[in-house]
Amino acid sequence: MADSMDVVFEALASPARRKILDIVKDRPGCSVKHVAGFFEVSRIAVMKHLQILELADLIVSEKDGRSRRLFFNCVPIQMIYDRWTSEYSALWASNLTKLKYRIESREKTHGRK
Amino acid sequence: MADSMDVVFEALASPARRKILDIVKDRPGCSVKHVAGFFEVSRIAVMKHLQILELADLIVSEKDGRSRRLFFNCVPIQMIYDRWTSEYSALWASNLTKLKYRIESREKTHGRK
DNA sequence: ATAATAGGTAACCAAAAGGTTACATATTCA
DNA sequence: TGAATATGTAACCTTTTGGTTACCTATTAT
Repeated sequence: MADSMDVVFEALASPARRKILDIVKDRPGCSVKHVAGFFEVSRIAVMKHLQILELADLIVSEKDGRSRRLFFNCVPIQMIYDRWTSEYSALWASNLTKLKYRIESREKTHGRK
Repeated sequence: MADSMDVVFEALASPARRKILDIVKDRPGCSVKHVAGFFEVSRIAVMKHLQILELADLIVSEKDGRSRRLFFNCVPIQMIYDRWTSEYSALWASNLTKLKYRIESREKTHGRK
């Protein structure tokens, strides 16, 4: 269950890959070259990131002539969102509960100073 | 902006660290030893994970005698949630938009075949 | 006081991540 | 056809990550 999302978490862990997601989201159907244009590292490095993103299903692609069209897929993010919200939904009920939670926790523990 | 959350994304990338979050969430104020009890790796390895989680502010702790009390802090996750929801809020408006999005993207691109 | 307990630090090591260059393939354009 | 373009693959290298053992420090319990 959590294991099936490992690749998604890992994919999102890299700033470069998050940047790629933003780029592709911003221009659906763009090419690898277009994405690589935003980076100073080699096109190969960018392609490796794209492979990881495709493995996590955060990017889907299709060949179109000599280029490849890239599309952002938010479904895995939605799944993570659902995972966290179901596990931590009580905490997220309001913006205030996050503070309440810590206060209550510490009260229970007769913490010394 | 995205940079300030790098440590959080990186911290969440590890299944072991997500497991630690669940353990600590489940027993607020628990000790390092308690957490380590759930793992087969050494206590030192677990402590390194805890350090990363503390750096990301996902875990806060306080010394209590010879032991250390650990607390889960969901604020950084809330921040990520806000980041994604603000950036991708249009996609998350309903559970259906994620499909709609891909369809529209592909329509725009006169894809062959 | 001294044993046992809980945690912290240092030095080291293997595997994985992220990058490179070089080369190969397939498609379009002139 | 032949050159330019866009992507794909292979081999390799360096740094980071995640783990280990050994030892040190502080606190509690007998």
